[in-house]
Amino acid sequence: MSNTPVRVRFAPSPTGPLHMGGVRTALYNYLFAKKHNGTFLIRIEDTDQTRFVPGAQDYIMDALKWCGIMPTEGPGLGGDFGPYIQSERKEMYRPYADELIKNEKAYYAFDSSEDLSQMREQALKMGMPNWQYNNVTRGSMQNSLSLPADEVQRRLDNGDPYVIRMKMPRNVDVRFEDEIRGWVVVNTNNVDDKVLFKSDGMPTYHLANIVDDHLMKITHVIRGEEWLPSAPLHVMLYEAFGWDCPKFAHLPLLLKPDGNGKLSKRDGDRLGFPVFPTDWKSEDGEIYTGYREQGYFPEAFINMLAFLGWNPGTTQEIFSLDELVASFTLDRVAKAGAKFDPDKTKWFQQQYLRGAENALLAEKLNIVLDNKYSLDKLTVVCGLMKERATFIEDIWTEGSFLLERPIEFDEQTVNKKWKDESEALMAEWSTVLSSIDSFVAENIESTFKTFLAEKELGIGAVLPLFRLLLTGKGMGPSMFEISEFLGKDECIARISIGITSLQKV
RNA sequence: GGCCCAUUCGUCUAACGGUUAGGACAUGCGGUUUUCAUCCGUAAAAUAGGAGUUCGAUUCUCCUAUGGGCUACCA
Repeated sequence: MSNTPVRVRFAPSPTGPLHMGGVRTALYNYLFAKKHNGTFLIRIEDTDQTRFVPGAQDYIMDALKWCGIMPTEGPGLGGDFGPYIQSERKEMYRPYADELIKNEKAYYAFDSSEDLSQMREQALKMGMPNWQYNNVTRGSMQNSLSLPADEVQRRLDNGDPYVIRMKMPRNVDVRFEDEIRGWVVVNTNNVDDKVLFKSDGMPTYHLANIVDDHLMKITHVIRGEEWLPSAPLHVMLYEAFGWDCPKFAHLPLLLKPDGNGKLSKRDGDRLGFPVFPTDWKSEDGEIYTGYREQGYFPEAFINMLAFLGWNPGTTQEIFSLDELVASFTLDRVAKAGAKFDPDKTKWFQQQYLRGAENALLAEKLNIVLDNKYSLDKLTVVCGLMKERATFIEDIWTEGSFLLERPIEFDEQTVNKKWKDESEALMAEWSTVLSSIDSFVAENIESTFKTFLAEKELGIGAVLPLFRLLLTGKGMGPSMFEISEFLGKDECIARISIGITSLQKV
């Protein structure tokens, strides 16, 4: 086993947008594959054609691409094990189902869905809330185990609809070692005769997933905890086919930030954070916002996701994708579900914004601003503003004054600081400013200090006024750096314009 | 209801039988800053409960409680 190349798969069904829990599953698969120089592939599980949602597959691929965790095999990507969409593999599954029937591991069942729901209803009335199609009940149902052989043949020849069910043995302990949870044991008495092949000619998830994982030479099945209960069935199927079983790792769930339960798309609307990696427009026109559109960097999103259920065992929290690959191991994945924390997510984003090169931020900002300003200027703006921003947009909403003259002046600051004598003081300061030869922050600052000393005033009595006139705000970055960036002429102009504006108030 | 899985500060988690139970986010309070943010310091904050095993249990076992998942011809 140690010599066989690692191959893992992410197997979403195209029933809608991929939510962040799914992205995390994909991420862990990606990290595990890269860590072991293996292959990460994607397989679309669309065996339930009634739940197909147009656009979902494209959404999934696009989202993974944005996250930077693209598989190397999959639909549209090529690979030696295709096709990678189960509906396109439809013809491959039937022979495997037949094989199980021949080996008496499975059987035909003719009961209709209506028969079954009636059966369950009846059982419920008799105080049995979990009726199952299994070892003890199948004898009284319509199937190739209970019906005479000629009757079975007659029905098959007649084209009666049927499904193929797994013949679960009685009272067998199925055990497997989960990479995260250790040994898991389930008795077959608690597993029903699952449908493997549906009457519409498609396999169910259970059959398709085993056949495909085998054919695609999957070595590790890393998936959500919701699959844990059906893992024993899957183990039984591998045994029934006589195939090697891949290793299993069942990931803890992502929970709502408040209360309990699985994180759902509704929680995002309710609590005001994205649940999806990118925007999704549902068929009825409803829009679910994504992390991308909210302004999160994919690196921050991925970093946050990686830490929801995994940690490196050190105090390092900021990890590039490559660093995650190097550090990731399944044995450091937690067992218990993790409540999603929107605050921590913002913190990760803040860290990445702060750590980014100014020029890079400027490029992103430039796109938002439609190339309206020069990249050089935007680079300085980003450098000045990024310490107090979380998203690129914040840089602009807080720092647009650097490129646009202020139209409004912060009311609170005006009320608090703008006094009768302020106008004269600022006019005087303006004159002093105009006398500075080399208009750089350092000189402006020393000139300012001299000015204060001459006027016998404190910083707090002068600088806020200067800031107000130049930026319209009561807070922000260093005034001396701002002044240098604006340039002498602009500073003097703004002081003059500002004074005029405040006179009217 | 049945089966399975889980349970350390409010949240994410560390501590693979011996620690003053550690870190991060959020929160409170200080310091730095013209201001805001940053940054620095600091405080408060947890082993669900009960039995065992052991010289010693957060750690191992069992029971209870709580939470979650599954219980479809869905994935």
